[in-house]
Amino acid sequence: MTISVTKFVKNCHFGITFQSSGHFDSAINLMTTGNHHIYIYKIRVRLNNLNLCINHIVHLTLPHSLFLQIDTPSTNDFNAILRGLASSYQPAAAISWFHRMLRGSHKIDALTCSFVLKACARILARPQTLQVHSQVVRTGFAADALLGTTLLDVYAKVGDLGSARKLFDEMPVRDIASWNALIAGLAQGNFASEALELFKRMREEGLFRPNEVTVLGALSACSHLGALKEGEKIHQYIRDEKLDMNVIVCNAVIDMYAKCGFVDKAFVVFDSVKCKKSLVSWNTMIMAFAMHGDGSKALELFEQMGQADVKPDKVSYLAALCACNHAGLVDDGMRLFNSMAENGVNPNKKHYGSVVDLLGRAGRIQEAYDIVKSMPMVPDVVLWQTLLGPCHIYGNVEIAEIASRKLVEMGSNNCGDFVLLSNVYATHERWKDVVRVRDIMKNRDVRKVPGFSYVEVDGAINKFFTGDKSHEKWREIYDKLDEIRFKIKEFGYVAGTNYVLHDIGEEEKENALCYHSEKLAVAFGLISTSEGTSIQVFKNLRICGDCHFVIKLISKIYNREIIVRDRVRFHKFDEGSCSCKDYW
DNA sequence: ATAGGGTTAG
Repeated sequence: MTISVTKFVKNCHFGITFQSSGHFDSAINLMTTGNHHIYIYKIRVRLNNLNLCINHIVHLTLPHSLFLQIDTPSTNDFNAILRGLASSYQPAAAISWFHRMLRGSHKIDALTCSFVLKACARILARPQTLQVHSQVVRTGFAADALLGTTLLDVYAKVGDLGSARKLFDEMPVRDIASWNALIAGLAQGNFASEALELFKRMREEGLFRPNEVTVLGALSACSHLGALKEGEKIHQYIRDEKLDMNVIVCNAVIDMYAKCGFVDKAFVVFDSVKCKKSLVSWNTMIMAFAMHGDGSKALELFEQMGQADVKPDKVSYLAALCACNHAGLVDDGMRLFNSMAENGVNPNKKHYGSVVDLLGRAGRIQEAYDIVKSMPMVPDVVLWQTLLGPCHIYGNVEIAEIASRKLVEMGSNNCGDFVLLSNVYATHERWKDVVRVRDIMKNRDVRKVPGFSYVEVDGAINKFFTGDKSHEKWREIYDKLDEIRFKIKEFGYVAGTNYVLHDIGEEEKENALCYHSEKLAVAFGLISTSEGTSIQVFKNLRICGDCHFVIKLISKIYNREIIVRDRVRFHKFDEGSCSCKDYW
């Protein structure tokens, strides 16, 4: 057997080929002999017509051993090892090599910084990013456009959007990648509306034409916001500019339509993509059906992907399981879960979480707890929360207490956890325990999560926080809420079904109706949209039982279709009923 | 010779 290894330079389709009979290692040795400069960029192995890209293997094993043989390593040699470590699985090692360079007064250049920054991004290390930044300023590389964009990107990835933005504003030279890095960074870092604004500014300034990467960032922002009008415009732009030959862009379009509440449109795009569908395309579409509660279509697609010779991965299974959860397909879900291992996908924590959720919602709480006990990994906060959730609905005090104790031990300061336990006690009229839980909350200074929701009206996105009065129409909105409260009282609704929750947020007591962000958004929708149009609300947290009930009533009284997307799925309220079978 | 921006996830 002959093995040939070709050394490629980035973006080149030709290179130097080294051949050896038998071993891969000897071919590699052949290639590096007499060449202490380790700048192997991309290596392809040709093995009986099979092309394998193995650059990461080389980075992992080769540079380190060879590096140690060099007596006086040059900056290039250091860069080579940093590059290898940063792009493999040893980012921390890359950072420590960088410090070794600084201590040993080795000369660093812009590339050195670029590679360490990549490592910082991988382990989300903000303090280290700051260190490198100051080094960059000290060495005078701050004017380097490429390095500037890398810094910007890393700041965004480690969650420091303020610094990323500042860097962008102060950049002497900006190119399309700088814009893209900030747009994508803002979109991913919970500043989706800022990302869209920047995208609009880029188009207005007209210095750069948005490319594939730009529209990905912008689409991702639309998905987060549920901004359909903006998303449609971007989709049109993509078609005009023929950017839809890129699968990744198509996937983002599918996801955008799905997250904006239009599964049908998502499916049309999925069904008619001109390029070859990727694994992610299938996963995105399955997840879309799952979010919309269409379990059978999701499972059908899951079957089809196997027939299309696309092997399901852990995300595919998660999406399919999620579909079962939202459609109440307990048996299908369990069958799927049990068949994972034999199909080469080992269930991870999220898969276990999904099954616990599935059994819990079906009222099989003991079985769910048995799964938690039997799983090979340590249950995390999310898992205990998943188990605690249904205990309230099915009144299982025993397991609720176990889960809550775990949550308290793990230092959870999430008000929702306490509220759930308190509600379990309340349904059993154990008032002393209710008071006890409330005291714990006070003593622990439990962090209240500020909920927020969006509603898009005429292409403009309106954001509401709980109890928000910053909106220009806030008086009208609160008047509308008063009217709603009056009308639903006539329907026999008593504010405070979820009285324990209201008691905890003191100011919310009587006026619980007014303070929830999604109710503000719905009220604004009633004011601002014409009759007959659907109101779409996007909520950052999970919609609670009380709100669910109230919105159902609003849809009935005002005869309006209201769609609320929370973190998990879509709830379509129409004529007083909701499409979802499950209920929190 | 070598560097920056990208989709799905209870």
